[in-house]
Amino acid sequence: MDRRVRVRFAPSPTGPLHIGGVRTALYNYLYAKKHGGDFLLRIEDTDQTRFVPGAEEYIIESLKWLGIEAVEGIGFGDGPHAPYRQSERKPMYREYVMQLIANGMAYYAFDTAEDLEGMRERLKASNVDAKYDAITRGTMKNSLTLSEDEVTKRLENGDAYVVRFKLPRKEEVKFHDEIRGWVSFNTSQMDDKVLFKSDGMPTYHLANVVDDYLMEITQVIRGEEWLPSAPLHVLLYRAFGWEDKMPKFAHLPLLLKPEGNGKLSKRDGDRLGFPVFPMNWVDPTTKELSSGYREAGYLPEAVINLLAFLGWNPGTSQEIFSLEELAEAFSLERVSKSGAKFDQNKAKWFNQQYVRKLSDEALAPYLQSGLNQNLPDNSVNPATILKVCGLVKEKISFTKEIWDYSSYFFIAPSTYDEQVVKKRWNEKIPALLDNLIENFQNIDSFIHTEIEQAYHQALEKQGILGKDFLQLFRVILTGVAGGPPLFEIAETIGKEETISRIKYALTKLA
RNA sequence: GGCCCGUUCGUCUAUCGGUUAGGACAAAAGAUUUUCAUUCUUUAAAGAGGGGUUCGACUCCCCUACGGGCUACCA
Repeated sequence: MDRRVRVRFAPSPTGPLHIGGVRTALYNYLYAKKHGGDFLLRIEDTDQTRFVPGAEEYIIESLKWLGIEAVEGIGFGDGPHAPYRQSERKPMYREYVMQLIANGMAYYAFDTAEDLEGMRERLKASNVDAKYDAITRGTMKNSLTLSEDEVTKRLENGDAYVVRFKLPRKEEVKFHDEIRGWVSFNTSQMDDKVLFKSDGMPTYHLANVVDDYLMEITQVIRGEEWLPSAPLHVLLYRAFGWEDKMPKFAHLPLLLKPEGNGKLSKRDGDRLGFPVFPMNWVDPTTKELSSGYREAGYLPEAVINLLAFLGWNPGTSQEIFSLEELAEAFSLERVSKSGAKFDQNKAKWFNQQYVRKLSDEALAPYLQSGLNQNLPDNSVNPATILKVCGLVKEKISFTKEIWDYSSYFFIAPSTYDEQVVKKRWNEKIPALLDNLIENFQNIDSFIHTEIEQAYHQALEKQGILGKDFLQLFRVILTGVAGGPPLFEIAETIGKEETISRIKYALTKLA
């Protein structure tokens, strides 16, 4: 039982990676790191009809953006068990199904879609559970009911067939889930699942078991939606005689939508105003855009942190964790059983924590991009950009907000906060502004301490209290009522600009 | 419908039989800050219901209710 820990994240490329999937990937990654094991990425593309171009690339890019790096697998360099795309592993699955058929654990089934529908309707009419199972299989067209000759003939003819798993009629299947404890199912409630489809591809159930075995996976950590099919997988390991190599199972609680209940789904995000995808995604056919955390101004570290806490906690009061710290602290034991609702406020708070930790240099590119979008021909001094970043940093929660909170550093206001103007402007103000202009002209080194001094001198001379004017002054310089320390703003925009803004206000408001 | 899983403040959660049921986000109030934002202090806020087991249950068992997942030749 001291096999090297190997876990995998195995999404299917049917669209953008959902944030719940990202969390599953994260927990797998953390588990591997914690135990000095391997985390691999396997692409489960056995359903060719659901293939979506770009989805695989999206998955890889998302994981890379977040720092959830695999050691083997698609997009991360092949390892000893290549290929890691199930469509490329197609030939080997047939071998394993044949083994099952030879052992009498599986059988050919030739039923058409109409046959199946007929069976289901018949059973439903008599109020019985409609499923292909130990009882109904005797009435269907399969290698259990047809003669050997007939089966051979059909196979040679190239008739369409699937291979179904022959479930024991009534058997309790118990397994230990690392999160939920002992879970048991009875095969009488299950059906003879298709293992091998008529297009020659395996179903998820077969592929997942075969690959996990071949890739020496030791822990299967996946979403709760897989819990009902886990007993089938257990039975498959037994049927193959791989029980001693069977991985442990851990079924993660679901991510729920913030209001009401139910699984968080694609539509929820843009409706509720927060992303459910790591990055923007444009549907290749409908061109519909689904927004992502990256473009919404979230930092990858924050997304990791907030996702980690949706369904897990360290048992201490520490909340801010780097990926490395998470890997150190993580354990399946501390994963909760019940679903977690996504909390937008908490997500915002997490991001804010990380934005504040950012250096001015790290924040600068975000401001620069806002600058490029709004002032295409700008050539703002890098030192100024850094200075603005430093001043505005604690005001914002998302990187993309930085432009909105700092545009006035680069664009003089043309309108003013009306409430402040209405409350604070009076006939004494123009004289004060003239006085300010005069005082500012005389400052040699235009730094905030000097500016403040000159400011107070003017106020004193005009007999106006600082309290009554400062916010108006802020509005005159920036147009808005809130922001970083005002005299530092003046310093940053410089003497000429400061004076010019005062003059403009004089013409506009007097 | 059937099967399975779940249920502690609005939200994420702590508690692994004995606690004034703790923390965080959000909310409210106050203080600081020229403003906004910070920061600090404080307040309000929870064991779904009913039975057991036990000297003692949020914690263990059963039932009910509610929520969720699954029920395809999808993953």
